[in-house]
Amino acid sequence: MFTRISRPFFSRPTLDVARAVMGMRLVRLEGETRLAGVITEAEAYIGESDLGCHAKAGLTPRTAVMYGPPGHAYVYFTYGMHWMLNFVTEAEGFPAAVLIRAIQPTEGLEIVAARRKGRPSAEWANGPGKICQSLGIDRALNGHDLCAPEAVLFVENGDPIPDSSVTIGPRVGLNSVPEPWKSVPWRFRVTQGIGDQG
DNA sequence: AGCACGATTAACT
DNA sequence: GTTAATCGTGCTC
Repeated sequence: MFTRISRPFFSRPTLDVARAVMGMRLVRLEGETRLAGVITEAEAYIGESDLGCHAKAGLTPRTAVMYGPPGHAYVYFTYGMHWMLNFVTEAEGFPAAVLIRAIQPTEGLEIVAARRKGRPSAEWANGPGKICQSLGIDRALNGHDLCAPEAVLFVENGDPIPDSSVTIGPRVGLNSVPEPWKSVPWRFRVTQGIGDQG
């Protein structure tokens, strides 16, 4: 069976967490309904010195969650219409997080399909905004404790993904971020076995 | 109070 | 390939 991931998992170097979540299940509970998918892409955002990370602005109302304890959700709004889901990592006081960029939906497919109406299944959750749309994640889940017994958003163990199936490369969407932060290889994605991204 | 811009997406040409 | 949509955030005045 699948076991829930507990806090020590997130209280580690962010790059380790970003790699380790490959193949794990992201689970969202909506009352009696369970929605879930296998994580196939993630990126690391690490500290105030990382100019691609929101924490470059220091401790603000928006970034406060990243400064808090690990194992919580950092959910933020961007481009006037999209929500993004992150897992807070590392020790409390150090601002870092893993952005979940893609999942392959495995449970609650009827609801996911309805929320992604008219689109092929391959495009249901192959982007950070699409994940939040399909799983019903928004501001209400910012700061949510992923490790609490009563959590409605959490992570479960999945089948481990071998290194041969994981591609590492630069993060996406940081077009105006200066080097080296724009190009550091802090993006991980499953390119064989699960998912359909190449 | 005003401003520029964004860890994106979908719909165009 | 380009671009509109759309608004919270952090910065400047």
